[in-house]
Amino acid sequence: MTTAPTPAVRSRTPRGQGRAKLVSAASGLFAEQGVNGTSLQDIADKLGVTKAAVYHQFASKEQIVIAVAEPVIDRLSQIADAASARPAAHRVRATIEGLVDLVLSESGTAAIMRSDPSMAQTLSTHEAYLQQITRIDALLLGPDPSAERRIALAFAGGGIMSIGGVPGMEGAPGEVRSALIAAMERALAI
Amino acid sequence: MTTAPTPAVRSRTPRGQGRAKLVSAASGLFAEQGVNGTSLQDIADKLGVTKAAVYHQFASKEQIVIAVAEPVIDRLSQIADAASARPAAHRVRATIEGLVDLVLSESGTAAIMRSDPSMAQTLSTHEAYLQQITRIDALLLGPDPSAERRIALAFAGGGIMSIGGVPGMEGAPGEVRSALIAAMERALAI
DNA sequence: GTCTATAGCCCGATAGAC
DNA sequence: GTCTATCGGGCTATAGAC
Repeated sequence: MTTAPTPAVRSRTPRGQGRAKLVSAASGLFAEQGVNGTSLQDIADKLGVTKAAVYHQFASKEQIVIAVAEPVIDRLSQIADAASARPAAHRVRATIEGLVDLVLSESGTAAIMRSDPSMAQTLSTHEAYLQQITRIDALLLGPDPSAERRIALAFAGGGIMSIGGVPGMEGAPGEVRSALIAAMERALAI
Repeated sequence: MTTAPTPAVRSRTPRGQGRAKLVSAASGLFAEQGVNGTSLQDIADKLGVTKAAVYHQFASKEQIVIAVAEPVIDRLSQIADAASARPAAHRVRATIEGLVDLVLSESGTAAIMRSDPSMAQTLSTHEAYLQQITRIDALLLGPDPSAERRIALAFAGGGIMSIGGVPGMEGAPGEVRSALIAAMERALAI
Protein backbone atom coordinates (compact mmCIF):
# COMPACT_ATOMS: atom_id res chain seq x y z
CA MET A 1 0.00 0.00 0.00
CA THR A 2 1.27 3.41 -0.87
CA THR A 3 -0.82 5.47 1.46
CA ALA A 4 0.42 8.87 2.47
CA PRO A 5 2.86 8.62 5.38
CA THR A 6 1.22 9.26 8.70
CA PRO A 7 3.47 11.41 10.86
CA ALA A 8 4.51 9.24 13.79
CA VAL A 9 3.93 11.95 16.33
CA ARG A 10 1.34 14.38 15.11
CA SER A 11 0.76 14.84 18.86
CA ARG A 12 -1.98 16.88 20.47
CA THR A 13 -0.72 20.08 18.89
CA PRO A 14 -2.74 20.05 15.68
CA ARG A 15 -1.46 23.33 14.35
CA GLY A 16 0.03 26.09 16.35
CA GLN A 17 3.32 27.74 16.92
CA GLY A 18 1.80 29.87 19.63
CA ARG A 19 0.62 26.77 21.41
CA ALA A 20 4.16 25.58 22.01
CA LYS A 21 5.18 28.95 23.34
CA LEU A 22 2.20 28.94 25.66
CA VAL A 23 3.07 25.51 27.03
CA SER A 24 6.67 26.56 27.53
CA ALA A 25 5.67 29.70 29.42
CA ALA A 26 3.16 27.82 31.54
CA SER A 27 5.69 25.11 32.35
CA GLY A 28 8.16 27.63 33.70
CA LEU A 29 5.56 29.43 35.77
CA PHE A 30 4.16 26.18 37.17
CA ALA A 31 7.65 25.17 38.28
CA GLU A 32 8.26 28.52 39.98
CA GLN A 33 4.89 29.17 41.57
CA GLY A 34 3.04 25.89 41.44
CA VAL A 35 -0.08 25.23 39.38
CA ASN A 36 -2.50 26.75 41.88
CA GLY A 37 -0.22 29.74 42.30
CA THR A 38 -0.20 30.48 38.58
CA SER A 39 -3.19 32.27 37.07
CA LEU A 40 -4.10 32.40 33.41
CA GLN A 41 -3.35 36.11 33.70
CA ASP A 42 0.24 35.26 34.69
CA ILE A 43 0.60 33.08 31.61
CA ALA A 44 -0.98 35.69 29.35
CA ASP A 45 1.29 38.41 30.76
CA LYS A 46 4.41 36.33 30.12
CA LEU A 47 3.32 35.95 26.49
CA GLY A 48 2.26 39.56 26.14
CA VAL A 49 -1.33 38.70 25.29
CA THR A 50 -4.65 38.66 27.12
CA LYS A 51 -6.39 35.85 28.96
CA ALA A 52 -8.89 35.49 26.14
CA ALA A 53 -6.07 34.69 23.73
CA VAL A 54 -4.98 31.91 26.05
CA TYR A 55 -8.52 30.54 26.10
CA HIS A 56 -8.49 30.44 22.33
CA GLN A 57 -5.73 27.82 22.50
CA PHE A 58 -6.94 25.80 25.49
CA ALA A 59 -10.46 25.27 26.70
CA SER A 60 -9.47 25.23 30.37
CA LYS A 61 -6.57 25.53 32.75
CA GLU A 62 -6.56 21.77 33.25
CA GLN A 63 -5.90 21.27 29.54
CA ILE A 64 -2.80 23.43 29.91
CA VAL A 65 -1.68 21.34 32.86
CA ILE A 66 -2.03 18.19 30.76
CA ALA A 67 -0.20 19.76 27.85
CA VAL A 68 2.69 20.65 30.14
CA ALA A 69 2.91 17.09 31.46
CA GLU A 70 2.57 15.37 28.12
CA PRO A 71 6.17 15.75 26.86
CA VAL A 72 7.42 14.21 30.09
CA ILE A 73 4.91 11.36 29.82
CA ASP A 74 6.09 10.74 26.26
CA ARG A 75 9.67 10.56 27.43
CA LEU A 76 8.75 8.16 30.23
CA SER A 77 7.23 5.97 27.55
CA GLN A 78 10.38 6.14 25.45
CA ILE A 79 12.53 5.30 28.48
CA ALA A 80 10.40 2.26 29.28
CA ASP A 81 10.45 1.16 25.62
CA ALA A 82 14.21 1.43 25.35
CA ALA A 83 14.88 -0.28 28.68
CA SER A 84 12.46 -3.12 27.95
CA ALA A 85 14.27 -3.86 24.69
CA ARG A 86 17.52 -4.53 26.48
CA PRO A 87 18.67 -7.75 28.16
CA ALA A 88 17.20 -8.20 31.62
CA ALA A 89 20.53 -7.59 33.30
CA HIS A 90 20.78 -4.07 31.88
CA ARG A 91 17.21 -2.88 32.31
CA VAL A 92 17.56 -1.23 35.70
CA ARG A 93 20.64 0.69 34.64
CA ALA A 94 19.04 1.81 31.38
CA THR A 95 15.92 3.00 33.19
CA ILE A 96 17.97 4.95 35.73
CA GLU A 97 20.00 6.63 32.99
CA GLY A 98 16.85 7.58 31.15
CA LEU A 99 15.27 9.08 34.26
CA VAL A 100 18.39 11.05 35.12
CA ASP A 101 18.59 12.49 31.61
CA LEU A 102 14.90 13.33 31.83
CA VAL A 103 15.12 15.26 35.09
CA LEU A 104 18.26 17.05 33.92
CA SER A 105 16.55 18.31 30.77
CA GLU A 106 13.01 18.82 32.11
CA SER A 107 13.90 19.47 35.69
CA GLY A 108 11.12 21.88 36.63
CA THR A 109 8.30 19.91 35.04
CA ALA A 110 9.44 16.60 36.47
CA ALA A 111 9.54 18.07 39.97
CA ILE A 112 6.03 19.50 39.90
CA MET A 113 4.64 16.32 38.38
CA ARG A 114 5.70 14.49 41.51
CA SER A 115 4.88 17.09 44.12
CA ASP A 116 2.33 19.68 43.01
CA PRO A 117 -1.08 18.75 44.47
CA SER A 118 -3.03 20.20 41.57
CA MET A 119 -0.84 18.43 39.02
CA ALA A 120 -1.08 15.22 41.01
CA GLN A 121 -4.86 15.36 41.02
CA THR A 122 -5.00 15.90 37.28
CA LEU A 123 -2.50 13.11 36.57
CA SER A 124 -4.21 10.66 38.92
CA THR A 125 -6.99 10.33 36.37
CA HIS A 126 -4.75 10.53 33.30
CA GLU A 127 -4.41 6.98 32.00
CA ALA A 128 -1.34 7.63 29.86
CA TYR A 129 0.58 8.84 32.89
CA LEU A 130 -0.47 6.00 35.17
CA GLN A 131 0.52 3.46 32.53
CA GLN A 132 4.03 4.80 32.07
CA ILE A 133 4.67 5.18 35.80
CA THR A 134 3.61 1.58 36.29
CA ARG A 135 6.02 0.46 33.57
CA ILE A 136 8.92 2.44 35.02
CA ASP A 137 8.28 1.15 38.53
CA ALA A 138 8.15 -2.43 37.27
CA LEU A 139 11.46 -1.98 35.45
CA LEU A 140 13.15 -0.57 38.55
CA LEU A 141 11.68 -3.17 40.91
CA GLY A 142 12.55 -6.17 38.82
CA PRO A 143 10.78 -9.51 39.26
CA ASP A 144 9.52 -10.50 42.70
CA PRO A 145 10.73 -7.45 44.61
CA SER A 146 11.17 -7.47 48.37
CA ALA A 147 9.35 -5.02 50.62
CA GLU A 148 12.73 -3.43 51.26
CA ARG A 149 13.23 -2.78 47.59
CA ARG A 150 9.75 -1.28 47.23
CA ILE A 151 10.55 1.17 49.99
CA ALA A 152 13.91 1.97 48.45
CA LEU A 153 12.12 2.69 45.16
CA ALA A 154 9.73 5.13 46.84
CA PHE A 155 12.75 6.87 48.32
CA ALA A 156 14.77 6.90 45.11
CA GLY A 157 11.81 7.96 43.00
CA GLY A 158 11.21 10.97 45.20
CA GLY A 159 14.90 11.82 45.19
CA ILE A 160 15.38 11.77 41.45
CA MET A 161 12.17 13.62 40.61
CA SER A 162 12.87 16.36 43.15
CA ILE A 163 16.29 17.22 41.73
CA GLY A 164 14.87 19.97 39.54
CA GLY A 165 13.86 21.96 42.57
CA VAL A 166 17.39 22.00 43.95
CA PRO A 167 19.63 24.97 43.20
CA GLY A 168 23.27 24.67 42.17
CA MET A 169 22.72 21.65 39.93
CA GLU A 170 23.72 23.57 36.83
CA GLY A 171 27.47 23.33 37.41
CA ALA A 172 29.49 20.58 35.73
CA PRO A 173 26.95 18.78 33.54
CA GLY A 174 28.57 15.40 33.05
CA GLU A 175 29.54 15.18 36.69
CA VAL A 176 25.99 15.81 37.91
CA ARG A 177 24.68 13.14 35.59
CA SER A 178 27.11 10.43 36.66
CA ALA A 179 26.76 11.31 40.34
CA LEU A 180 22.97 11.06 40.16
CA ILE A 181 23.12 7.75 38.34
CA ALA A 182 25.51 6.42 40.95
CA ALA A 183 23.41 7.67 43.88
CA MET A 184 20.25 6.14 42.47
CA GLU A 185 21.95 2.82 41.79
CA ARG A 186 23.24 2.72 45.33
CA ALA A 187 19.83 3.60 46.77
CA LEU A 188 18.20 0.75 44.82
CA ALA A 189 20.96 -1.79 45.40
CA ILE A 190 19.56 -4.44 47.71
CA MET B 1 18.81 34.88 91.62
CA THR B 2 15.52 33.24 92.31
CA THR B 3 13.47 34.60 89.47
CA ALA B 4 10.39 32.77 88.38
CA PRO B 5 11.26 29.89 86.06
CA THR B 6 10.86 30.77 82.41
CA PRO B 7 9.22 27.88 80.58
CA ALA B 8 11.78 26.54 78.15
CA VAL B 9 9.34 26.33 75.31
CA ARG B 10 6.48 28.71 75.84
CA SER B 11 6.46 28.65 72.04
CA ARG B 12 4.31 30.86 69.84
CA THR B 13 1.11 29.36 71.21
CA PRO B 14 0.51 31.69 74.15
CA ARG B 15 -2.78 30.22 75.21
CA GLY B 16 -5.10 28.22 73.12
CA GLN B 17 -6.40 24.71 72.84
CA GLY B 18 -8.28 25.70 69.69
CA ARG B 19 -5.08 26.94 68.16
CA ALA B 20 -3.57 23.48 68.19
CA LYS B 21 -6.67 22.02 66.56
CA LEU B 22 -6.55 24.70 63.92
CA VAL B 23 -2.89 23.98 63.11
CA SER B 24 -3.63 20.27 62.95
CA ALA B 25 -6.53 20.78 60.56
CA ALA B 26 -4.53 23.18 58.40
CA SER B 27 -1.59 20.80 58.28
CA GLY B 28 -3.74 17.99 56.94
CA LEU B 29 -5.37 20.18 54.33
CA PHE B 30 -2.06 21.64 53.21
CA ALA B 31 -0.67 18.15 52.72
CA GLU B 32 -3.70 17.05 50.69
CA GLN B 33 -4.34 20.16 48.60
CA GLY B 34 -1.25 22.29 48.92
CA VAL B 35 -1.09 25.67 50.62
CA ASN B 36 -2.38 27.62 47.64
CA GLY B 37 -5.14 25.09 47.14
CA THR B 38 -6.40 25.44 50.70
CA SER B 39 -8.57 28.44 51.56
CA LEU B 40 -9.27 29.79 55.00
CA GLN B 41 -12.83 28.70 54.34
CA ASP B 42 -11.62 25.11 53.93
CA ILE B 43 -9.89 25.28 57.30
CA ALA B 44 -12.89 26.89 58.96
CA ASP B 45 -15.23 24.28 57.50
CA LYS B 46 -13.08 21.42 58.80
CA LEU B 47 -13.25 22.94 62.27
CA GLY B 48 -16.96 23.72 62.00
CA VAL B 49 -16.47 27.45 62.49
CA THR B 50 -16.39 30.54 60.29
CA LYS B 51 -13.47 32.30 58.67
CA ALA B 52 -13.69 35.10 61.21
CA ALA B 53 -13.05 32.62 64.02
CA VAL B 54 -9.90 31.52 62.24
CA TYR B 55 -8.79 35.13 61.96
CA HIS B 56 -9.21 35.51 65.69
CA GLN B 57 -6.38 32.99 66.16
CA PHE B 58 -4.08 34.04 63.33
CA ALA B 59 -3.64 37.43 61.76
CA SER B 60 -3.00 36.04 58.28
CA LYS B 61 -2.76 32.86 56.27
CA GLU B 62 1.04 33.10 56.29
CA GLN B 63 1.04 32.91 60.10
CA ILE B 64 -0.83 29.61 59.83
CA VAL B 65 1.73 28.33 57.35
CA ILE B 66 4.53 29.19 59.78
CA ALA B 67 2.68 27.58 62.68
CA VAL B 68 2.32 24.38 60.67
CA ALA B 69 6.03 24.31 59.87
CA GLU B 70 7.26 25.17 63.34
CA PRO B 71 6.96 21.73 64.99
CA VAL B 72 9.01 20.24 62.16
CA ILE B 73 11.62 22.99 62.48
CA ASP B 74 11.83 22.29 66.21
CA ARG B 75 12.42 18.62 65.54
CA LEU B 76 15.09 19.42 62.98
CA SER B 77 16.80 21.43 65.69
CA GLN B 78 16.56 18.54 68.15
CA ILE B 79 17.94 16.13 65.55
CA ALA B 80 20.91 18.41 64.88
CA ASP B 81 21.52 18.89 68.61
CA ALA B 82 21.47 15.18 69.35
CA ALA B 83 23.65 14.27 66.38
CA SER B 84 26.19 17.00 67.12
CA ALA B 85 26.60 15.67 70.67
CA ARG B 86 27.74 12.29 69.41
CA PRO B 87 31.24 11.23 68.31
CA ALA B 88 32.03 12.31 64.75
CA ALA B 89 31.89 8.74 63.49
CA HIS B 90 28.23 8.37 64.48
CA ARG B 91 26.88 11.73 63.42
CA VAL B 92 25.72 10.85 59.94
CA ARG B 93 23.89 7.76 61.15
CA ALA B 94 22.24 9.66 64.02
CA THR B 95 21.09 12.41 61.66
CA ILE B 96 19.64 9.92 59.21
CA GLU B 97 17.76 8.09 61.96
CA GLY B 98 16.35 11.36 63.23
CA LEU B 99 15.17 12.40 59.78
CA VAL B 100 13.55 9.05 59.09
CA ASP B 101 11.68 9.16 62.39
CA LEU B 102 10.63 12.71 61.58
CA VAL B 103 9.18 11.94 58.17
CA LEU B 104 7.45 8.83 59.50
CA SER B 105 5.66 10.80 62.19
CA GLU B 106 5.11 14.10 60.35
CA SER B 107 4.99 12.73 56.85
CA GLY B 108 2.58 15.15 55.26
CA THR B 109 4.11 18.30 56.69
CA ALA B 110 7.65 17.28 55.87
CA ALA B 111 6.71 16.64 52.26
CA ILE B 112 5.05 19.99 51.67
CA MET B 113 7.90 21.84 53.37
CA ARG B 114 10.19 20.56 50.68
CA SER B 115 7.91 20.83 47.67
CA ASP B 116 5.05 23.30 48.09
CA PRO B 117 5.93 26.57 46.34
CA SER B 118 3.98 28.73 48.75
CA MET B 119 5.49 27.01 51.76
CA ALA B 120 8.95 27.28 50.20
CA GLN B 121 8.54 31.00 49.69
CA THR B 122 7.50 31.54 53.29
CA LEU B 123 10.32 29.39 54.66
CA SER B 124 12.94 31.02 52.45
CA THR B 125 12.72 34.09 54.64
CA HIS B 126 12.27 32.21 57.91
CA GLU B 127 15.62 32.33 59.69
CA ALA B 128 14.90 29.48 62.11
CA TYR B 129 14.24 27.13 59.22
CA LEU B 130 17.28 28.13 57.20
CA GLN B 131 19.51 27.67 60.24
CA GLN B 132 18.35 24.14 60.97
CA ILE B 133 18.52 23.04 57.35
CA THR B 134 22.07 24.32 57.18
CA ARG B 135 23.00 22.36 60.30
CA ILE B 136 21.40 19.15 59.00
CA ASP B 137 23.12 19.48 55.63
CA ALA B 138 26.48 20.06 57.30
CA LEU B 139 26.02 16.96 59.47
CA LEU B 140 25.16 14.80 56.47
CA LEU B 141 27.93 16.19 54.28
CA GLY B 142 30.69 15.86 56.82
CA PRO B 143 33.92 17.85 56.55
CA ASP B 144 35.29 18.75 53.13
CA PRO B 145 32.59 17.04 51.02
CA SER B 146 33.14 16.16 47.39
CA ALA B 147 30.90 17.48 44.63
CA GLU B 148 29.66 13.93 44.25
CA ARG B 149 28.55 13.82 47.86
CA ARG B 150 26.77 17.16 47.56
CA ILE B 151 24.77 15.82 44.65
CA ALA B 152 24.02 12.63 46.53
CA LEU B 153 22.74 14.74 49.41
CA ALA B 154 20.38 16.68 47.17
CA PHE B 155 19.07 13.36 45.89
CA ALA B 156 18.76 11.75 49.32
CA GLY B 157 17.22 14.84 50.87
CA GLY B 158 14.50 14.92 48.25
CA GLY B 159 13.91 11.21 48.64
CA ILE B 160 13.49 11.20 52.39
CA MET B 161 11.36 14.33 52.58
CA SER B 162 9.03 13.12 49.85
CA ILE B 163 8.22 9.81 51.55
CA GLY B 164 5.12 11.25 53.17
CA GLY B 165 3.47 11.73 49.81
CA VAL B 166 3.86 8.07 48.89
CA PRO B 167 0.96 5.68 49.53
CA GLY B 168 1.39 2.24 51.06
CA MET B 169 4.03 3.29 53.56
CA GLU B 170 1.79 2.50 56.51
CA GLY B 171 2.40 -1.23 56.45
CA ALA B 172 4.99 -2.79 58.77
CA PRO B 173 6.31 0.14 60.80
CA GLY B 174 9.70 -1.11 61.96
CA GLU B 175 10.45 -2.52 58.53
CA VAL B 176 9.77 0.77 56.79
CA ARG B 177 12.00 2.61 59.22
CA SER B 178 14.98 0.31 58.83
CA ALA B 179 14.58 0.12 55.05
CA LEU B 180 14.54 3.90 54.75
CA ILE B 181 17.59 4.28 56.96
CA ALA B 182 19.42 1.70 54.88
CA ALA B 183 18.42 3.30 51.58
CA MET B 184 19.53 6.73 52.73
CA GLU B 185 22.84 5.43 54.03
CA ARG B 186 23.51 3.71 50.71
CA ALA B 187 22.58 6.84 48.75
CA LEU B 188 25.02 8.94 50.77
CA ALA B 189 27.81 6.37 50.88
CA ILE B 190 30.64 7.71 48.75
C1' DG C 1 -6.09 34.83 16.47
C1' DT C 2 -6.41 38.72 19.27
C1' DC C 3 -8.99 42.06 21.53
C1' DT C 4 -12.48 44.45 25.26
C1' DA C 5 -15.80 43.61 28.49
C1' DT C 6 -18.11 41.21 31.84
C1' DA C 7 -20.46 37.42 34.34
C1' DG C 8 -20.31 34.84 38.53
C1' DC C 9 -17.71 33.09 42.02
C1' DC C 10 -14.36 32.68 45.75
C1' DC C 11 -10.50 34.75 47.86
C1' DG C 12 -8.11 37.04 52.06
C1' DA C 13 -9.11 40.24 55.27
C1' DT C 14 -11.88 43.60 58.33
C1' DA C 15 -15.76 45.68 61.27
C1' DG C 16 -18.55 45.29 64.89
C1' DA C 17 -22.43 42.84 67.60
C1' DC C 18 -23.00 39.29 71.08
C1' DG D 1 -14.16 33.35 71.03
C1' DT D 2 -17.66 33.08 67.78
C1' DC D 3 -20.86 35.15 64.90
C1' DT D 4 -23.03 38.00 60.55
C1' DA D 5 -22.03 40.98 57.05
C1' DT D 6 -19.23 43.07 53.92
C1' DC D 7 -15.17 45.16 51.24
C1' DG D 8 -12.14 45.11 47.43
C1' DG D 9 -10.10 42.32 44.35
C1' DG D 10 -8.50 38.23 41.59
C1' DC D 11 -10.02 34.10 39.72
C1' DT D 12 -11.84 30.95 35.67
C1' DA D 13 -14.47 31.21 31.95
C1' DT D 14 -17.62 33.24 28.31
C1' DA D 15 -19.56 36.58 24.73
C1' DG D 16 -18.90 38.97 20.84
C1' DA D 17 -16.42 42.70 17.98
C1' DC D 18 -12.50 43.16 14.84
